[in-house]
Amino acid sequence: MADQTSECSGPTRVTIKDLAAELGLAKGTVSRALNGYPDIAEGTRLRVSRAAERMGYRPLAQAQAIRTGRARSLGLVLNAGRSDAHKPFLTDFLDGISRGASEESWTLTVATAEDEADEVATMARLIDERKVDGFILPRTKMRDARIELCRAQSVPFILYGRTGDTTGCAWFDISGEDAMHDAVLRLAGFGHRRIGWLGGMPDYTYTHLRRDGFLAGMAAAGLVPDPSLMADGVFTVEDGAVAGLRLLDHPEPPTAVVCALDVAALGLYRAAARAGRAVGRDLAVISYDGSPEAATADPPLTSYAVDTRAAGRALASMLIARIRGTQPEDLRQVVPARLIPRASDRLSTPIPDAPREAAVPVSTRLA
Amino acid sequence: MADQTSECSGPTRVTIKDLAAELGLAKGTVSRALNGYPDIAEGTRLRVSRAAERMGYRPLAQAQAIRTGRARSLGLVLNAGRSDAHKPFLTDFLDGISRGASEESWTLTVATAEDEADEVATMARLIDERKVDGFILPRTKMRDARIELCRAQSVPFILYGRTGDTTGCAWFDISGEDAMHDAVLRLAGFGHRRIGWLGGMPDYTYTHLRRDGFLAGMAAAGLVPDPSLMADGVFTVEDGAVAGLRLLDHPEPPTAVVCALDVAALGLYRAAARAGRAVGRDLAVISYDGSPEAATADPPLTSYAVDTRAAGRALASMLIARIRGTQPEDLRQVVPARLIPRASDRLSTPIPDAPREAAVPVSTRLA
DNA sequence: TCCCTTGCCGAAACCGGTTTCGGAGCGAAC
DNA sequence: GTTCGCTCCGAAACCGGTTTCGGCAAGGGA
Repeated sequence: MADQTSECSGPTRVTIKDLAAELGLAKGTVSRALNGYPDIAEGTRLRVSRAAERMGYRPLAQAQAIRTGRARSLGLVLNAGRSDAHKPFLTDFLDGISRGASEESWTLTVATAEDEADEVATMARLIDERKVDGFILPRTKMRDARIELCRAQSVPFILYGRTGDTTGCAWFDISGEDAMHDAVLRLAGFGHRRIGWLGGMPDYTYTHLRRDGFLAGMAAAGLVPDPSLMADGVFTVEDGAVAGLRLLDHPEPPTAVVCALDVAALGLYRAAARAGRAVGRDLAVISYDGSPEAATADPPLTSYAVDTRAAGRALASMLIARIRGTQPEDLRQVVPARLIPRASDRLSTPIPDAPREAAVPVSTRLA
Repeated sequence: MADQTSECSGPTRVTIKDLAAELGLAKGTVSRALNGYPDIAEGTRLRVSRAAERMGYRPLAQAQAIRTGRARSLGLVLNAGRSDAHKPFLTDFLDGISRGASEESWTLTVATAEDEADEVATMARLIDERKVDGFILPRTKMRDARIELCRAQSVPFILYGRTGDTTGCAWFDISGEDAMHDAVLRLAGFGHRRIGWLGGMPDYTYTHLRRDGFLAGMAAAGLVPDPSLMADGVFTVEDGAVAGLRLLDHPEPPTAVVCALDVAALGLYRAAARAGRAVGRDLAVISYDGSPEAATADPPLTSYAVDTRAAGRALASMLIARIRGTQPEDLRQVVPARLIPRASDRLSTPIPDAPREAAVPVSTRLA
């Protein structure tokens, strides 16, 4: 009503009506030709698509949306509340999603929330206004309110991570459990027998998985995990420092520690410095995330890296497939993390309390 | 007339037609009532808006868009190419925008690009498909292709930063120049006379502004800047280490350094360690950004902090105002950064070559 | 009383697409 | 020569809103 300001006379969009007039066809025919309906002659289809190309016709997404119910937009609700371990990867993640989406001429709608209730409310609003056709749900929990919302509203979604109740769930994830399993075997292969554990944020699925992977790795290496060398809920540098100090103050301290997160490892570095232990010399550390800080740490931190950009891209195209009707059971993918070996897990001094001749992996059961 | 409850196969949205039927009005009337047209009786308007509230009516943004041309969506194109200093703030930034937008029931559409050409192409696509009504342009340059695109297409935009040609530009920015000016005066107040400079990324406007602020501060303090103590193009930790080493190797090294970016300061920390100088004891450092790393650095880094979340929020609401017709000249705001004094700029030893009685322009006294 | 405003609302066009329906044209089968 | 069926397209309804236009009724001045 009021404004009608400056922006007059943009280069007038070419609409489907213009196209139809140019071709001497009905606009319905043009629409069907463009959308690949079977009742259009091949020659006509070609003529139409060529003219569309030539005239630079781009269908208006909103106009399509009101009839088809598809906004051609992917939703992503970020939790901006607490300190969030995946912040440094956010740009890569967004980049991956954005590229995956724009390959199909879809777009990405981002919203933020400060807690779980807010997340659900925000998602509900986006659904209600039909702003998005589906959601990418990062950082999944074993029991996740967002998933329940999507299920209840029958809105398509894909998990970046896994969850407890998998009915109707599609997901893409990195196998943190395999990485942790592998990490233990690697350390055991170096001769370590007392291996500690710093786990991640509670609630999240990945925490359970990585922990399970650690335990499975210990079992596979023929080692018995010592509960007093295991700490959970370690997801900041400070947490890592505190928990690390506790481990190192142990009467029989670990010679190696597996961390579920790089930040925990970085905290452990601090603890080691305070406890007079030197990472990479008399304490081996392996971690998970592949964050940039790991590379510049001293000593450089061996870590299992996640290709967050690729994950974003995969999630986008999988979600689009899901929206287009692919069954969720056919959209489940777990890929391995990539080990980036650096200096933190190769000790320069002999491992204390580790018999030089110790047969390493599965065979002997020690102590 | 069977009423709609959320039942199987998708909760049926309540449309404007439903509302009209319920009220016994024409849907055009309902629309005008909701949109505040003057030709609707006050009583009717009330009745309508109450019913809309009660029935949970939410206009479908896409349907409105096709007539009004407004998608009620803000566009943000992120450059995911090179190492980007504002990555750590991205979550806050998105959160601010998202909140500012959702206060008015707008949404945020995010896309990424890897270089300037790609940015412009991505924006063109969003404009072309009318996915967004306007853009937030972060990290502006003195001469910025994105601004030229927006001007050429007459699509509303707002800068997070400033630029050379201000015609038609609205912006929100933090006064980096005032901060740097203030930093110099603060250091001069502590008695420093040889003050170095580590500037930021070239091309970007903020780099020029902060540099100008530094120089203005020097002038105001009655000091003559020494070009051999000034380095520019320092925007990674590595750059900072290299440039810092050069400064500290100077025959007459600076006793204090002002940095345009926290990362540069962190690099300077490394250089100082290597050069046998101790930040906070015999080298004062002040920086700009207020990044979390600054707080945990050793010694904690004095820095001018930017409230990125508030900036995002302001940008969102200003852009919406711009889209609604407010003139760009009325949407220009520059707010000060906030000094977070920590240990890095208060030396514990006397400043070499600095007469104790040095006259300083401001009234600050050493305790 | 008549006419002219003015306030308020209904009806319908419109936005740019999609989808349904029906029918023209044409070749083949009976 | 019909009839049938198939291919291919036009016409129109539709989606959920907005905006224009016109007209009815009440009110006021002559």
